[in-house]
Amino acid sequence: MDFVGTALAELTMPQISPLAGEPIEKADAERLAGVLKALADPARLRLLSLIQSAPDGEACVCDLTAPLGLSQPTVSHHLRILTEAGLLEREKRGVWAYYRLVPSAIATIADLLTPPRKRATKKTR
Amino acid sequence: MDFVGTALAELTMPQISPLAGEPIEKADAERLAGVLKALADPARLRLLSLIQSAPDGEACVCDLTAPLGLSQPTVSHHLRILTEAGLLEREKRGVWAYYRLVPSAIATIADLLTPPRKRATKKTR
DNA sequence: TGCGGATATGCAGGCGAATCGATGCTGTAG
DNA sequence: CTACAGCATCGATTCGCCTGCATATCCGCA
Repeated sequence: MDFVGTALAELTMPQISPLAGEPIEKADAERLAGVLKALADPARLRLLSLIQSAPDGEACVCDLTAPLGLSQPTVSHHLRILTEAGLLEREKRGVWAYYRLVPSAIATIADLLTPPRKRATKKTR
Repeated sequence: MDFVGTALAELTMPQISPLAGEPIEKADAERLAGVLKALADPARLRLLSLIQSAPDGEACVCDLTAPLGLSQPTVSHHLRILTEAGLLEREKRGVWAYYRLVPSAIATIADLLTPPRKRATKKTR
């Protein structure tokens, strides 16, 4: 993986050109595909959903293994991928590791997919 | 794959619950992941982009192999996956097969990802 | 009817990913 | 200091997917 720790930056500060407009660059396609690939998994979608709907918008690994029916290492693995993609952020408090959604990360992805509106939050290069 | 020909219906008439709100169902997660998986590939993202930005919003296979640098069978394969996911529609005119974007398929996916607004297009069960 | 071009399909090699058990690491409690 | 609980990492296995080559199929044309 060369996404480790960088996918977030490329996401929240997207040099990635949206699907709209002119033909997408090969490099941009690979970056966007990389983030989408993190989303394109049932277990990870459910993880995001579970965390987002948790009491304080956060959850630790021990709360997530049971609902998913997956082993703890596997859940930890998925959380790692989501974090590296810039979708989750991790905070360790004591023995527990709490994960929460990165505020508008998913919304940013959605914006990259939809052509219609103009994204005013960036200078379009 | 049991998505063949059905993913479109489940997409444009989404019984799929969005990522927002309460924890997503396992079946819904798998359906959404299935569609996202079709998107999560550099070659397919570029295909969508190329077709979308083509003169009449449509393109045939022969126009797409060169820009991608992939073989004709491979391009045909990707177009098949996108079509089965409900993102593209195929129309055969003579010897050529023209592909075009399904009107609001991608926008529907984007809506499923973003929590904010309420989608009025469905009765929320 | 026979030929040639445009696509689709079958088959197979190779790489990446999902999963789990075992293990290591790090705080917390006693 | 020791024991234990919560997580991350490692190694191995299985599975799915991307790609190309070869081939089949379909259609228009002579």
